[in-house]
Amino acid sequence: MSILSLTSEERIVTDSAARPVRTRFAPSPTGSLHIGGLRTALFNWLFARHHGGQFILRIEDTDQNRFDPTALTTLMEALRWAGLQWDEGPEINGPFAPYVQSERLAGYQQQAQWLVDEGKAYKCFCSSERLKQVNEAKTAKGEPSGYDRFCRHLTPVEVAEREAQGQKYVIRFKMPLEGQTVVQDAIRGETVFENNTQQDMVLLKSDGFPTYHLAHVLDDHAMQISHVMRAVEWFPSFPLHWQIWEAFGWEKPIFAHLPVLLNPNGKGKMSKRNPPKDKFGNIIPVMVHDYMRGGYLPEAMDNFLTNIGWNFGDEREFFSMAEAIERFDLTRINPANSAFPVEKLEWLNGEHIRALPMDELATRLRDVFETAGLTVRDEVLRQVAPLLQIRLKRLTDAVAIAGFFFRDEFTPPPPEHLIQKKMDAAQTQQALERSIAALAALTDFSHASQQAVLEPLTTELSLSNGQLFGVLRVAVTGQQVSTPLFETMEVLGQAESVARLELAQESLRDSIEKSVTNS
RNA sequence: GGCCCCAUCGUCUAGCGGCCUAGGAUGUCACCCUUUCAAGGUGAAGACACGGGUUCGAACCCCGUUGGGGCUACCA
Repeated sequence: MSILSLTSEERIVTDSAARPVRTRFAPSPTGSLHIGGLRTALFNWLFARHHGGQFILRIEDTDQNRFDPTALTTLMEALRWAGLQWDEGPEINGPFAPYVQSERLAGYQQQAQWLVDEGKAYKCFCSSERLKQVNEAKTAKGEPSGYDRFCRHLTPVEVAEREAQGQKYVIRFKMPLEGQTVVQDAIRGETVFENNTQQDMVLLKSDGFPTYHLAHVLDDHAMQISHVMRAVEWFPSFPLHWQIWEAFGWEKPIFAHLPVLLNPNGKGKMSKRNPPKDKFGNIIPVMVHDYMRGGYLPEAMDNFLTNIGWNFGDEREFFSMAEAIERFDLTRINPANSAFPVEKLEWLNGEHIRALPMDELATRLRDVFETAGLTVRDEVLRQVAPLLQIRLKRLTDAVAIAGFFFRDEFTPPPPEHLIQKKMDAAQTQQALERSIAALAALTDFSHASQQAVLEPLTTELSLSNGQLFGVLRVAVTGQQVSTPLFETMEVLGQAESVARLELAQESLRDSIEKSVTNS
């Protein structure tokens, strides 16, 4: 029965009832994890968790030319950061180990040979030079490029001769020459490919390593993968894969090709080669590690990625992964590619920061401050975290807003920053003087008592709250943008606060004298 | 070029033939609150790509056009 003839509800039942749900994420370790890769992994993980199945991590390292020994570690680090724990795979192992393809070579070679023996694949001795020539000739004639299947027609004797001479060969799949391959995709339904537009793709390279095409089919079968959810980039080779499954005669998994993440401007897919830029011209990171370092919460990242191409079901956009697991399914996946909505990530990250329990936020902020080279005192951190919670879009913003709490030496603000809107130097000077007197006299330096003496001062000096408190806040923090005044002084303490105010007074006096001298 | 996929506000999306005068979110703008910055509150502008069908009725189904995207390796 065709998937298309089922209603979506029947399809869900089929999905889950057919066999135990086992999904996999199968990256090739060529560097840090791409943000699109994380999303693919996330969808696979969510689906497996929803159905109480297994999520497998498999490493597709069959390209020796792109081997990067540090990549695997980096990759696992990114997945773990995002909370995507795998049930089977590197470091965990499991019943189908090894989960690294370079350690499964013998199997691929055997199966490739089996296909050759069965007449479903053939050895190809063509050199890369000849392949190139064939391609050039075809393009020159305006034909689609591709291999001309020369070796498909070699006689057994000819093959034997070349092998005897020790000629290198690859194994190519014998794609049917006529007819159609009708593939089923859980998201797109049925697609018909004409076989005469297809290629005899390489299954086993001349170095004895399999290509993706061969390796993934073998492994998905061996590892009993029930659902293959991968990026749409694979869709064009889907008919090939379909035919390989048919050639082996195995039961196929259900396939779901996930839409690709496009640049925020919608032009082309997200790539590190051509890094996208936001409206200010800043580069938008493509690698998960940049987000890890950039002050983003994994909770926010997961939430954000889950919202692209999939929908929670009601109008909520802010949710936890536990909630997403309850609802995740294939039917609500949107087949259309989508631009990467960066501004939404900023917003969601802020929302998740605000949702964090205070001591959890403090813990994460400690990390951020320490990474910035600051020495964090617990007592201060505990008091500063609540001041930051509503002000952060990214954790790393904390350094600019509140880093001064953890710096030993204080850099006073330039005098011109002290003077607030519609004020002059003399008024500012007076405001500082009166405030110092009032604050120094306090025996209790709490938020409330500060307010009790400073608020009446505004009327006396004919200043607005914004003006008076602005002068003091800049004086005490050294910054124009900072945590609020009373809370800040409370953390700093009376002695330090007053000292800083006096410092401001001095610098202001100096600058007034200087300008008098100059004129 | 060839093959394939896709198409609702700038962007992410809801919508599965009548609940649509098209809903939400984000972003933008305005106002309120306010001790800077935020957060919060209120409001505004903003979309069914186009053309044909089918139907009593179409954002929704069909065809075409246009536009966008993916692929086009002994990479995955």
